Amino acid sequence: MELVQIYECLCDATRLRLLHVLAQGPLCVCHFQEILREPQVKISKHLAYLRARGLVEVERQGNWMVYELPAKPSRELRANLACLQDCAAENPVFQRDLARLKKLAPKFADTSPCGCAPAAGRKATLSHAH
Amino acid sequence: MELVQIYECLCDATRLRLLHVLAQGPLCVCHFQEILREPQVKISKHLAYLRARGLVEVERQGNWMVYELPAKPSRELRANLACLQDCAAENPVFQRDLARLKKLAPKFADTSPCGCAPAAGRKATLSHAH
DNA sequence: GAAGTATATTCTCCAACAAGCATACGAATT
DNA sequence: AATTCGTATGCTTGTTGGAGAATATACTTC
Repeated sequence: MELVQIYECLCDATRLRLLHVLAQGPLCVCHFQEILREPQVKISKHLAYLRARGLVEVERQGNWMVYELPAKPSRELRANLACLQDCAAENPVFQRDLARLKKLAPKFADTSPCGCAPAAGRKATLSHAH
Repeated sequence: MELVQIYECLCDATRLRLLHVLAQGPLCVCHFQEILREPQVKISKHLAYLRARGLVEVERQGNWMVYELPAKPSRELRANLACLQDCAAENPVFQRDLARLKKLAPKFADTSPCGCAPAAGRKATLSHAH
């Protein structure tokens, strides 16, 4: 049952937070780090887990790996992601993540999806000041 | 996060089937056995798992243990159970279970919730012909 | 091509858990 | 009290998965 695979992805707090934030738009690993305040290994591994099961998709943009929700999610996935959004609405952890995301967002509002890589042929006005 | 516990309960096919069937009403272990066609140990253990995490409640009725969904489910649980029902609508496994349930249902339509134990002070017209 | 940056992978340790067998428990029946 | 029936629990084995440290990879920049 494919449904079980979806639930297996959802039964870890870190992955829930990743998916919840991803609903707002594509994001790269370093931004996830800032938003979740979790070490790189942890985030990267959980993203790999999600990717292996088709819950997220990736695209490389220079040094950055930009993750996003699948373009064509299955009916089951769509239903469950919606349910997650619903459940997260009252949860302080999810809301804190969202707040951090919004705080980060302006910095790359006019750049590429995740605000990391310069769009091809654009000035190198990276929002990354790491 | 309580939500994670819910998903942990949902990430096993047997438990999904149990919860899905339970949405139709209380049921005892032996009926689960007939509906899911799974061994008693397996069903009993998964029900214990669900019970320990508050996804189901139990009441003893004579020899039988009658399981049911919680009387007052949390917002998260309600949302996810609804989502499960939705996802199950197109799934052959879930639908087969439902068909078996309905086949069983008439046999105890006029008896106690699960059709097992005689209601207190009622004739011993058990539907159990095991 | 060397160094730096962002991310992925490998490895080890440990905990959770699924399945099945055997057995134990509680209630009803005899 | 012994038996039967419905159900639960303990045990063992194999698998999965999470965390973290160290290391590897891929791309970019100089």
